[in-house]
Amino acid sequence: MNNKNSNTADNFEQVREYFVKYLESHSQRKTPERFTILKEVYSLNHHFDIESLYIHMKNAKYIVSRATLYNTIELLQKCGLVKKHLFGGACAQYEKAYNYTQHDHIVCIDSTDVYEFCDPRIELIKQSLEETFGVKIKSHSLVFYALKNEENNIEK
Amino acid sequence: MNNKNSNTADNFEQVREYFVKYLESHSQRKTPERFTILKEVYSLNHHFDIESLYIHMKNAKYIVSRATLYNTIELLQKCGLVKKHLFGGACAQYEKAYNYTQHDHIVCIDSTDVYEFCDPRIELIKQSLEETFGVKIKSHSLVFYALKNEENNIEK
DNA sequence: CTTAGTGCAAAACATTTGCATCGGT
DNA sequence: ACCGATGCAAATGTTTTGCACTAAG
Repeated sequence: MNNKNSNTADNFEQVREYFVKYLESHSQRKTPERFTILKEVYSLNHHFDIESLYIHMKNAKYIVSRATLYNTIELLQKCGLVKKHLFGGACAQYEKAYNYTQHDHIVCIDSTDVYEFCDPRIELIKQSLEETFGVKIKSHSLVFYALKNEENNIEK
Repeated sequence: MNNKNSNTADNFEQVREYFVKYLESHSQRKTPERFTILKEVYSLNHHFDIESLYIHMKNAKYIVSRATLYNTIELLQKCGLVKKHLFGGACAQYEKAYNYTQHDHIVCIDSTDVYEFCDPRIELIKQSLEETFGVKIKSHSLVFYALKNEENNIEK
């Protein structure tokens, strides 16, 4: 039950402390909204978009505006507590990222499933590219689009 | 001057023929708009978005609507003559894809440059994943985000 | 007390859709 | 002639912005 994405209460305390330190060191205010959003984000064990986070928080009776959600999610990205993904749908997907173990995604095109994997060869490719192109790679995005069921492999 | 992305007139004839065959075999109409758009797309040697294609065609005195551009670009994707990329900006980027040699991208975050590369290890990763997850991978997207100039590596 | 952060609504933006018309077949 | 494709404008859905108000420092 304790997979790599779950966050126990203990472990959330670490996240909160990390966030507090980031806010303090960047002279940003420690508003209750920011902590509430952080907590909600870390209660979600799957990818989510802003709208579903908004709904989720509304249902939990929190008063929060979409504007603040967008602002705070960006802040959380900057401090490394949230990672954003563009899987090709209408809106961006997010996931919590504390103690983030580098992983990439397989997005099923015949279901809503998203698998995660980690392959060390990515790092090797990155190193090759840095040498070849003389650049400094800061991040990457790798998504494989796959069919779970071969019988869905129909040409339209 | 003849890089893998350039398309000479000769080679465009092949593209046009390929498109004609696709349209005929799929009972789609051979409208002049479709051929004009195909030609314009193939005259562009870089990634482009719909709006810039629209402006480009307006400047060239073509009468075309955005709706038709979106429709036709989707058609061109379906027949494999155009590939769509999500690099993280506001809108999707496209590129011509006839005789497409599989390649991925390095997007510079401190300039507008985009490099292309091809690494055989991607294919190996794909095969591993298909075995591990029991899925059939249909496509992928790999983008590295990089700095060209290390001095731009400032934390804000 | 200062001003960053908030909520709300309006705006901005890319993309999609509805519909009358046009023109391939 | 039929009906798929087009152009235009309106609609949509996501994200951003302007602004008055609130509250953190």
